[in-house]
Amino acid sequence: MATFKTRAQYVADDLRERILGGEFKGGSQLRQDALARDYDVSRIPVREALLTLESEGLVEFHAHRGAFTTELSVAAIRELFDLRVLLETYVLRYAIPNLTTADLDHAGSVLRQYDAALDSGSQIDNWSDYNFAFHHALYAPSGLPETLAMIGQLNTKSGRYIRMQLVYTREIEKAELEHRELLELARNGKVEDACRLLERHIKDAAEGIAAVLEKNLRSA
Amino acid sequence: MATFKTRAQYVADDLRERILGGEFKGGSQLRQDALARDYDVSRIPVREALLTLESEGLVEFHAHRGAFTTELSVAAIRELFDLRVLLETYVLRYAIPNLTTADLDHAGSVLRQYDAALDSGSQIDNWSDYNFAFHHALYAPSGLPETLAMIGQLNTKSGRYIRMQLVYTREIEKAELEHRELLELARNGKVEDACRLLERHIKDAAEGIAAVLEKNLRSA
DNA sequence: GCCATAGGGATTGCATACAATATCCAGATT
DNA sequence: AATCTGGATATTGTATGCAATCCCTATGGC
Repeated sequence: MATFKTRAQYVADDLRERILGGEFKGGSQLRQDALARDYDVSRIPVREALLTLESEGLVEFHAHRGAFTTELSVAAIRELFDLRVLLETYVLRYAIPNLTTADLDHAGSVLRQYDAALDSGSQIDNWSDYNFAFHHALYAPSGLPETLAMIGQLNTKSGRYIRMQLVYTREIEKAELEHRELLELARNGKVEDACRLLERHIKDAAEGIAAVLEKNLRSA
Repeated sequence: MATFKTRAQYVADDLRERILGGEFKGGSQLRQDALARDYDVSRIPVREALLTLESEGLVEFHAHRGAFTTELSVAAIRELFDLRVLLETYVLRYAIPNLTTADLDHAGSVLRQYDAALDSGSQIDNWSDYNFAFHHALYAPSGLPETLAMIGQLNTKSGRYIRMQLVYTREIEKAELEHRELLELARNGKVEDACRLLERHIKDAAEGIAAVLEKNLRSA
């Protein structure tokens, strides 16, 4: 069952990280030839990787002109975060009654890892993964894999902006406190309180990002 | 503007129709070589088309074994339809207050076209498109393009089963009546009634599909 | 001076050809 | 008899090279 990974998948994974990490600003062109040299592969797996990223909403193809990183409007970002509120509170409602002590322990350990990473001053790249891992740990017991997949899509598509907001506003600590609170509410089966907190948690992030984007727009 | 369509896109569009139309039953292998001969292209655009369909959830790649059409479990189908209820009532709430007379006329004309197609005894292939066109006409004024895109994804992914249910249960006429009723409620701004009807409309379809699938399972 | 337009250059999109991997089945081994 | 091994075969995954398309610029007409 060797987890064989094609070169196309490897390129897609790495390129996704680079895009989400902010290496390519919105609208920049991704030339197949250059990427092929970067990864020391031919243009075929690069094309396939770009197609995958297109389906994830991270790049756009313009016929015979190449792939460009997408640039989301403020309105689109708000919309994506509203969708996250809708879907994530939906799964959380299903998940909380199903939470086992093992699930709670797992979520707790993710939080501790995250603390450790924070204290050691490690990079933000990792934080985003931890953040998703924590949310996923809470949602997984919902037993709704299709819904979780859509939530994952939303996270990927908006991931670049989440990181940006964290860099600019340093709200990591606040998010961290909210995570602890959320876990506690989940542990005690307070479904409605947890959903309310989650909603605020997501909406606050959206407002933070919108504020940053609008400031950038004005200065540009 | 450029109506240029790559061969990969052409193959993807056609193959999607064939899969949704039921030409390939669940789990059947799609060999690149055979498809390439079918479409008189090389395997490269075929591979790209298959990747696109993979991202839409219609096929799955098994490394070095090729692409297979996906087979959704009954649970997955129920989950997808529950998601449709959640997202479609969500956009409908936003759309109804924004509906212009032009929007209503457009939705009405879609329904009339659909009637005409029904009377002329034309194929079901077209019905699915009309169905989606009608729903889309109602939802578009919501001004939520990202959400509409996700709804489109859900429709694609479950499309094969929707057609199957229609073939088996001949519920087209019932759906048609509900569409007319839905349009009337929307016209009169009855948001809550419209959402309730829409919810039942979608859930009934889901139950019909689940019934057919479970019967097939038992006979297999 | 401004718009249309043709040719050069750059980049993509695709066909061909080859390399890599999984499956299958025969034969050996316990 | 059941399981393991290994090579043959089928199919995918990728490299290379070429043709098609678009952008850009320069030139000509008004």
